[in-house]
Amino acid sequence: MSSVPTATVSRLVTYLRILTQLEAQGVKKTSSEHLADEAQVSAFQVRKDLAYFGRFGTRGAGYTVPTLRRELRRILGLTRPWSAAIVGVGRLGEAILHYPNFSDYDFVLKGAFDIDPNKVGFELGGVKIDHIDELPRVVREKGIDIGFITVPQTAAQGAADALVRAGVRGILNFAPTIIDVPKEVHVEPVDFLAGLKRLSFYILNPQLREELV
Amino acid sequence: MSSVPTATVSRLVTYLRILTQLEAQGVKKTSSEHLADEAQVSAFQVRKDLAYFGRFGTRGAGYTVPTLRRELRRILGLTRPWSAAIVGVGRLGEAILHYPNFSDYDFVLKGAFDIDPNKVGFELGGVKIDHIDELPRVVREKGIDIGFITVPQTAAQGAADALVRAGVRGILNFAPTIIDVPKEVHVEPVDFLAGLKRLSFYILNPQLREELV
DNA sequence: ATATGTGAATTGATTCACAGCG
DNA sequence: CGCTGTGAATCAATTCACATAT
Repeated sequence: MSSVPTATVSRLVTYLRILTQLEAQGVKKTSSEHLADEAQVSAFQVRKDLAYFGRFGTRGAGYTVPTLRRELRRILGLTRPWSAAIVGVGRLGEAILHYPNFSDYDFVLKGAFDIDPNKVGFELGGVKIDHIDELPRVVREKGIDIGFITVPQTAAQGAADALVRAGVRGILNFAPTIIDVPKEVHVEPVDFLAGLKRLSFYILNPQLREELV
Repeated sequence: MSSVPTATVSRLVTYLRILTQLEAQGVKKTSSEHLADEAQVSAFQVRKDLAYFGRFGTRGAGYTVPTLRRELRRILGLTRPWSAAIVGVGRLGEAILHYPNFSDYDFVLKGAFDIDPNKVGFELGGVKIDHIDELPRVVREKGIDIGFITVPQTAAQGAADALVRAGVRGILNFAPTIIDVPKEVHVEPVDFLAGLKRLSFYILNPQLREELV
């Protein structure tokens, strides 16, 4: 298990979502082919992705939905809830603070920070907004693992630096810029402007798009 | 030019952002090495990515910032403004409707749709909210190219179907689910819950992360 | 009979080394 | 002489075919 393609990790997340839907529908068994159809990949790919982590099926019979779902949750580290905090309570930050049933998704929002004195002290979505200067203390006291960056582009690197100094282990970066962090901190970008620009390219160059079958 | 890696398209977007910042700072010249540092990739990679589309530099001297920026904007199709509409005016939809200076980003939001009669008829961020039944007419009349899906997961496929029937050419999908569209329509996912789950995996398995140079 | 699991083959992307040009 | 541009080599990911287990 020396290395796993990043694309495999993304697909595991997709398979887990499909399995969660199947379980909610009361479906008990599935197959690599069915998962592949739903995830828009090949059945080979599903089996190879799972093979990086072990054997989860029964030959001739397929996969048991609750079992495979549990295994994927374990592999992805979603058995305990992670603690998260949000830096930047603008409109996007507010939208995330109000995201319904966050804990259903294995994450708990425990902190929110902003630099604007008009926002500090208020509560949104059950979370108190602290001044950014309080970040180190709150992150330590509440055991925050993950920081969300929802500040403007120009403030993103500063927010990342503050989160790293306070000891978070991962950052979800909504700002449209690349941030620099030490190698032991992982960053996942969530950049809709970049997505829009890729869309522009592929609309103009449909022949350069990868096949979806 | 039979095929271009999707990773290359993502990196072109990053290079363009860096060039835009350099131009705003009045910097006139740059190099593959400088761009590589900023984008957190190798200089080989920058030159190879650009080589898919032509020759844009001067040997021995590097790249002229405004020239390369203009070329990348042309390659990505960002010379004209694209028309976009948003389906689902919840908190996330509102956050996007208020996104400052959208037109600076080569996109113009011309329409917004919701199913809630309490929202229809109001205006947000200068855009009138129409009932979703009006989508086909408005998309045609306003020449909408791109649809944003910001509805709940269960409504995402229906929203996609409506957009496709109305003739959009691309979809930016913020809903945490895979949507099915005909192959001539391109979809870019913007899925922060998936990003969070990847983060969980990489925090637990730091040794499985790809090297960042 | 059927669908998984996996080494081998293929395809694709990145890295390299240096030729080419200013 | 310096930095780009690019074929060749390496490395990685996907696809395939089939052996394997139930």
